[in-house]
Amino acid sequence: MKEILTKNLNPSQSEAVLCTEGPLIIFAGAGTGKTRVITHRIAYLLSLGVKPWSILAVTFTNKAAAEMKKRVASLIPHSGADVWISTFHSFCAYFLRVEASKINLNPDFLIYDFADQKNVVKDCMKELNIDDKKFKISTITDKISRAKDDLKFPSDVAAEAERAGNFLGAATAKIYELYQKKLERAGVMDFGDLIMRAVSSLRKYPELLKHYREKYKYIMVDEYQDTNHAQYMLIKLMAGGHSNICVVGDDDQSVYSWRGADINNILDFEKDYPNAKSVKLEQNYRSTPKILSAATQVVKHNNARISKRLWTQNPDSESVSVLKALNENDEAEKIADLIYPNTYNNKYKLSDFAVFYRINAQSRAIEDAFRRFRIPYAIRGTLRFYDRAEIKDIMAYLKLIHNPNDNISFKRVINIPKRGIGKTSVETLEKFALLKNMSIRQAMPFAQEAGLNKGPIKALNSFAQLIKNFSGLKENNSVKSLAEKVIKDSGYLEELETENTPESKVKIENIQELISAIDDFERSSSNDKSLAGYLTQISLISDIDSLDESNGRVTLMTLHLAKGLEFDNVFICGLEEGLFPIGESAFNHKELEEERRLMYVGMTRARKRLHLCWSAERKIFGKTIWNMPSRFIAEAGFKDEFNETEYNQKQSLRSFNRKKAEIIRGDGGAPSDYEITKDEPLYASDRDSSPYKIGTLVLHPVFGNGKIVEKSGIGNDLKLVVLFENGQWKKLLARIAKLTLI
DNA sequence: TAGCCCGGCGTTTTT
DNA sequence: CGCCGGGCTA
Repeated sequence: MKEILTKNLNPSQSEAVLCTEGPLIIFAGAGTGKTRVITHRIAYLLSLGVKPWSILAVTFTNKAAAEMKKRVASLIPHSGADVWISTFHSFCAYFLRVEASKINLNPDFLIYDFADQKNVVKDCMKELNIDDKKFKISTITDKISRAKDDLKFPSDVAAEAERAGNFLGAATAKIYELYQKKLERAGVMDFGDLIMRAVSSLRKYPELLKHYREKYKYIMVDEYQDTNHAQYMLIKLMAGGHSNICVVGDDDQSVYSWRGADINNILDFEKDYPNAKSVKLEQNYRSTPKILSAATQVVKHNNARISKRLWTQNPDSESVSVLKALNENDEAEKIADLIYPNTYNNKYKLSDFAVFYRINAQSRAIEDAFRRFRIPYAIRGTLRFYDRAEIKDIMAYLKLIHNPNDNISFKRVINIPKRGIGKTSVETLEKFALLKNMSIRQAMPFAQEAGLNKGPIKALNSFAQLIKNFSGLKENNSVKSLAEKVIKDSGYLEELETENTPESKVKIENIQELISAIDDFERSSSNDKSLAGYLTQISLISDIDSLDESNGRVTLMTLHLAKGLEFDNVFICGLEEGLFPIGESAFNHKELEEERRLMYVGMTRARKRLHLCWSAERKIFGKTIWNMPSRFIAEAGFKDEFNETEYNQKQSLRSFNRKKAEIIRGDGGAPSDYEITKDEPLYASDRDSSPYKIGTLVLHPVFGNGKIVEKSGIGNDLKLVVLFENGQWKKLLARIAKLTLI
């Protein structure tokens, strides 16, 4: 076995594979064969006689989990398939369901997605009389999700808000509390709950923790840089006994902090597990040296990173270039010009090209140009199959059949197709239900008492009968035939057929696709074929459109979605200050570094050619803007694109406008803590006269030489984050730490 | 109740 | 520039 491994792997790869005991961190640079290492490591463990069911490997996406499973199974045909490889969320969902009785939980819970969450928050705000113009629903949803990522209960959020005198936080806490009650009452969990509940259960029940520590003797985590605090804690708890924990990741590819990911989990791993071994994978097998060097140069501008030296043996060629355009249409046409197959004498297929952009709105100009040039393209990630309205409608019917008390699903389908039950009727009934502490479904028989009109009452009764009939069918019918009955008996299909528009035809096709997906699900032997089993699986697998759609097409997508993929030819477009780095991120150290990592991710997707595109003028959201080329172009080594003097002029203008905007915005209302933290670096750097600036080199009596990489607060409260030569990080209070400037 | 119009708003979104 | 949600009217 060892021989096979070493034959397949380079020295650092095999070093990582052979290190099986104790904590191990693998820094896997872009294109360095990360998946190969993980799968070989699992195979090696199995070859040592480790039982497959005592290995746990967690990833973030179903795609990654499936890929890993496949590769492990092909490396070790007999037992490879028995290794538990799954996403964090499906692992936790499984855990919670299996242990439900021990942790006082109803195992029949369903999972709410983002749209459901927003609906619940909306209901909560209405109920609490909180104006949704004052606090945006998405802001609150986000705050609640972040709180769960951080393992914070409503009381924690409330206490924090109180301490900081923060209105938004206080509102969030109140809403969060009610939100949680509603979720519990409906017997559902959101994504954050899955992880948080698993962690709190392991904490609360020591014997359970002990059991899992013994069960999974070897734990591996992929994309560790993307873990949030709750996920970090979950792993830390489970690995607590044996410490056979292996994490793989790349701090330079951490681009999801806005979703709760904490880059410090990877940066601090060696602090967390003091006897940890660290292996760096630095040989890149993907890109040309020029691409690799350009990408490295960019990311080198970041301070918050572990230093590494990527190299490659790949042959070089003229592989990175800058494309300057007059406006967004010109940019798109120039890209189209370069892609047009004749340009490359059919050297490449269309699927060898990808266009990345920072925001989805940029795709329009590119799509228009591609249509004019007749270049087939596929956009990835805009609207997922399970996010389509017609699919969500049918799913809501199924969810309601599973759980009649699911108010969100109830409200979704009560008047779809139209049956004469309008907004006011539903609202009145809901208020009544709330008053009587019932679900809306339970309140239906009391429609008259609630004060509804005759018409709606009649419609309501027949709707109640409809759902009752469906519920009666759920025991003796497959999910597929249940779904078929739903679309027929509800009149949903009929309404679409009568509509008979191109749109309605597509919807019908999608519904047919859903039915066949359900059929596939039921034919696959390993699944729990109950309605609940199906609904859970769907909530956790909202897989993006089938892969073959990108065959024979150029791929268009956001930079975030590009992570993990690779293409021969890559265009990164919209490389302009204000768009990429986006918005005000250039004024915030942390945000700028994340933008830079995103740039790094985009660049390292390219195998053969990389085009960096920027446009002097751009119309976005109906407004024309004139931007400077992105600093990232200069950082990649194309200095002539970037005029420093001009940039500085614009920057001071920007910060001036920004402050002006704040003054205008200042309505004396509640200060939002979001804005305060965002503003901090700008104010701090503008106002304070302290000698501590970001980038300043300092000497600490204990830790030695270091560099200031972050600062917050002013005066006595000035806090500095210093990265020391030994790679350690310290957060220091400037007035206490005895720092000398060097 | 349903359909229309107007105004506000717009970064990224693995589960 | 387009989308979505809220409010108004038939």
